[in-house]
Amino acid sequence: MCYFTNGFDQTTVAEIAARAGLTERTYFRHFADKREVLFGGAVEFQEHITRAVASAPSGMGPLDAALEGLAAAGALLQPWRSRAVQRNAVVTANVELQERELVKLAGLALAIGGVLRDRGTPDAVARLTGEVAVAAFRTAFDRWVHADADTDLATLVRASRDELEVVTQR
Amino acid sequence: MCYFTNGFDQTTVAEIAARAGLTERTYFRHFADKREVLFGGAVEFQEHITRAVASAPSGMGPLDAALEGLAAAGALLQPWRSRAVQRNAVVTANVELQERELVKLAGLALAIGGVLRDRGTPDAVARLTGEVAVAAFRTAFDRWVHADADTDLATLVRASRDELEVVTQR
DNA sequence: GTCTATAGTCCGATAGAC
DNA sequence: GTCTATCGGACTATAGAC
Repeated sequence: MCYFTNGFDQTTVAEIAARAGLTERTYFRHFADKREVLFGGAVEFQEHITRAVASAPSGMGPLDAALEGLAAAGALLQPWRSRAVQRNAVVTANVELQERELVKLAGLALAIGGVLRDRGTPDAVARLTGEVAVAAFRTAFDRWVHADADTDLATLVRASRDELEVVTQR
Repeated sequence: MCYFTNGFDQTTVAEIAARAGLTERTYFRHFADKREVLFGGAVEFQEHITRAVASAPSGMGPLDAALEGLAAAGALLQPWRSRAVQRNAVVTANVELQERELVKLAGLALAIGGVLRDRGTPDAVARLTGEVAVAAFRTAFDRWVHADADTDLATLVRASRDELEVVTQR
């Protein structure tokens, strides 16, 4: 994270690997490519969210289920805020990293959509809901990293949910 | 588009350039990188949309303004459906191209958010609306390329807008 | 247009854990 | 013996510098 003070693409894979006490070759055994170092816990993160969405009360509507799952993930992230802010700075400074991040988030939206479908929501609506929920999370996250340190991410996610209702009214 | 029958990354830049009667070096003079060939009219496309959003009736709510702009772009795309389907097949077959596409769409969401802000919507709400509108467009586009040839993209965009209202209700 | 660095792949060698 | 992890060299394509 803080390793990339000279910029991400000014840092070679060999340097990154050396930091971890590995050679360049061994690095590529553990990570698919250079960017992937910054997306370490992504799989576990997504699994945590989908589990939370799946275990939402059955009476809860799909969007609320999705956003409660994301709020739970937000609570999980809260203690790591300063890390998240640092990492975010690296990612926003580099388009290639943003590309990777957006793919991960698109995958998350798809996964949430799948869980909602399994929960009984019609497929088309489920997918749209997944996308919208992740969009709301993204804006909440963006506000979180720019807010002061004691602002709660889960609270911001729920605030975005409230805004969604207002925004979509005719 | 249809050039990539062997897969996108099985095709070298030299081959792509040769197709256009250029050398590899000249290719990089016109396009930022290999992937950018598939995103030719992206700037004009975005400008068309933002203009449409900006010229929406002032009484219209932000989400409706955004989605009417995107529906207008959909109408523009309609005659090119078969091309769009081909291109979509190439893009969905390649993660790197999806990455690029998502960045372009994120830029579009940001631009739409900016127009909505200029139109008087509070900044935070405007950004969220931009994201949600693009999410709705994405799902509409996805349905479009999988539907039969005479299905109208603009109609699907408006259908997604209706679904948004249902989905966000508590 | 040439020249070069870096990312990423393929093949193989080695060494420790069990 | 097998399985798994580290490492090395050679190689191609992308992309940037000049």
